[in-house]
Amino acid sequence: MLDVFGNFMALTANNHWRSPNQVSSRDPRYLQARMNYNSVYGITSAPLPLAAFPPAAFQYETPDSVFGAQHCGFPVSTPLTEICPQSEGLLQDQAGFTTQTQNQYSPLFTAPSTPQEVEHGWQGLQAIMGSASPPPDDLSAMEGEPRLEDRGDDVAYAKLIYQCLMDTPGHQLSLREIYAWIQQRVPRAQDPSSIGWKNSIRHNLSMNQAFTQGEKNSGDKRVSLWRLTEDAVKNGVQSTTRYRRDPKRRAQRSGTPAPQRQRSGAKGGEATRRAASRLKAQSRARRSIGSPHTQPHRRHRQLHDPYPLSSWPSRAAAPPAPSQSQSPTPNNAIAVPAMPYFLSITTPSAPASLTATSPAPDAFIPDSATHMQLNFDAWKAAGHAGVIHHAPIDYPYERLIIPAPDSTMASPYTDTTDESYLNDGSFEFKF
DNA sequence: CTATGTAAACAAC
DNA sequence: GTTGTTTACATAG
Ligand SMILES: [Mg+2]
Repeated sequence: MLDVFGNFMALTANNHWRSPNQVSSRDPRYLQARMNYNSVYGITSAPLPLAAFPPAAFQYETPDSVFGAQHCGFPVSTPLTEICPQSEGLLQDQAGFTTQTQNQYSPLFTAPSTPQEVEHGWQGLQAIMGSASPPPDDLSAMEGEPRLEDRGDDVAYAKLIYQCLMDTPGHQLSLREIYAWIQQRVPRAQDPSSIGWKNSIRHNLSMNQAFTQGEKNSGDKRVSLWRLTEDAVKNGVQSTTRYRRDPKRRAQRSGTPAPQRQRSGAKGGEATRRAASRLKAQSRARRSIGSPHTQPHRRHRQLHDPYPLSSWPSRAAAPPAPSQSQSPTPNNAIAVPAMPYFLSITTPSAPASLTATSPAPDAFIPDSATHMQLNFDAWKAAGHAGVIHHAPIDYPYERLIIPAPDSTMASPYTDTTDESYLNDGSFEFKF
């Protein structure tokens, strides 16, 4: 069995095909081809072994694709909910594909950890399978990117926000999604006793010019999305400090620090009020004139020299430093937006934004195996025939996670693309 | 001095 | 209560 690059895909001990090529659910080809891994990566029909299903090491989310489009695509002519009421959580997009993110099954949300990200998929696969096969050369010899310190700690919030937005199709996320993303990689954001970090996130979002608020989410939702400016997408993000008010008239060091503050009483009162009325006026103006936002007077410092991009992610997120370090992993559950996440289909071809529905339906699809079975039942009920063969394919992903030794997670996980073929190999889906 | 995090006031929803 | 804007303060370097 060959993938699109002509590389041989070996059958692993788990009855997974394993491609040596690194792919990503954010691969534009993948997105444009309607999540069809077969067509995108040239998986052609082949005699397939009927693999054990679900596989022992099943697919799980990588952090970077937590909010990405993980689809289970299946062409059905009859609404799934008519065939199977339990499939209520499934959405159908315009093409009649049922779509559902896999997040609801993800152990990331039940057995969270401070994940150690490894650079290449083969490492994770090795960890899972105990395989001793050496890594492919093309994977082990990556370009000498500026190794971004990926420990998550001591990375500025502005950079983290930048990263999570860059990792999202459309470069926009809701505040809660940003919270969740950062919470997964910043230890101090996982301490339940600390809530100030959210304040800091909002502070950075608001003050840093790289982050702006997009349109209100298609009217009905009050959730606004934060997005990267075009400039930020191209040139990276700059220090939030640069956008702070000109400190030239700052109170002198240890001169009269406390008294002044106590006297003034209100920290943001005056200016906040100004800003509020400014925004109100802006909104009014927008409604009446319909012109884009005109920047009111802003007295932030002049940005003469662009911040040295070297210390900020310029474009392509540098791969995480390969690390086998084993850091202790807290077992307490992290707070994330209520599951499940659904793909927003309000904008057909545009990058999907995810909105959390809460609470999750009671009888929601409990696991991916059930999900697959429901879809297959629907497929058969729609008049199709055939025997389904499951052929999980392990694609090396950009980042994989290996749980820390003391993690409650029973098994290590990787990001596996599970594809199922009908008997003629003409169809596949993934979830 | 800069960069950063954090606390907090305050408005708006 | 959450979201967003802004100022104030502390601290590391
Ligand atoms: Mg901003």
